[in-house]
Amino acid sequence: MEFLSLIQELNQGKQLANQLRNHLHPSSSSHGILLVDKILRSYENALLALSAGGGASVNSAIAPVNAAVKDGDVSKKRKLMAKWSEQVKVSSGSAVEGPGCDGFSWRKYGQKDILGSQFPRGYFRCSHRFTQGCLATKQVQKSDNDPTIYDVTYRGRHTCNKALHSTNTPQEHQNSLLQHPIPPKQEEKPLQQLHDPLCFMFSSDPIRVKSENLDNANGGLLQPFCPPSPMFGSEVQDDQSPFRESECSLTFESNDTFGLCCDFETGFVSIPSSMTNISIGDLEEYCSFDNLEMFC
DNA sequence: GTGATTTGACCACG
DNA sequence: CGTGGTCAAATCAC
Repeated sequence: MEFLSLIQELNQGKQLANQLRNHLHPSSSSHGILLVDKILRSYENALLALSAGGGASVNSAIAPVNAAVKDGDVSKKRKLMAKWSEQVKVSSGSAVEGPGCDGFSWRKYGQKDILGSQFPRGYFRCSHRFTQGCLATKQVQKSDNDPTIYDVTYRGRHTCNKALHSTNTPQEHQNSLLQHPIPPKQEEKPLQQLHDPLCFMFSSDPIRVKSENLDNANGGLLQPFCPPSPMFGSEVQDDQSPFRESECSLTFESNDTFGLCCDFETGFVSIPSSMTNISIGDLEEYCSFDNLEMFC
């Protein structure tokens, strides 16, 4: 568990550095941005070093997660469920209540004042939780420093057929096209986003993710990575898919590093070595985002 | 009337 | 024991 704490701490540091970079005005200090970039790189290197050296420990630490999820143990699931966060900037005049729509249909189930935070945290779950058993949740909280920025923490991945049939108003739907995690326009989310977990999908650079579920003792049996659900075809409207025009390239990492190339023109994912081509649908079938920790 | 939101209470975790 | 996360009854909006 120590490893996990360490990794979480590093990830948090990286996120904060990202936030700092976001706050730096491009014209103000290019030197400052360079420094932040260096800090980010240090975090990434540290995470990579950890992932290379401590994979087995992390794997064993993660093992109970799967059991907890399978057993439907909600309390353990809460603690261990895949979690990632991002910052959403809300333009003036829109979404005063918070980042309303990210392409999914959310239902608010709670709000809580958080110690040390100026603004309350809102708790949302997928509207399809009961109809389709979708366990995705998110937490939304205004940033203390900048009320136009919301910290959004997602948990679990969507298993629902989703938001295409949501009850969003047309206005909300329009907002959704400008917000996250479904494709932000790249110019709206600057460089920083390319390093965020949810944004690798827009990057042409290989990104690194780490599967916690690789059983290295078992000959490194690979479990394909599945990113947050919005990026896969069935859940992304055609005209929103960031993959339509080009290939994406992902790099998985366990003790063995390997690459994954998604060609969304053909709908095939190719994985070098022993794995054969599989379709996007198959990939989604196989993978479990809940078991993964991102290192991008 | 139905579905969404609010809010106080409860529970799990550290 | 304090805090964060979830539940569920009451309330609100359409």
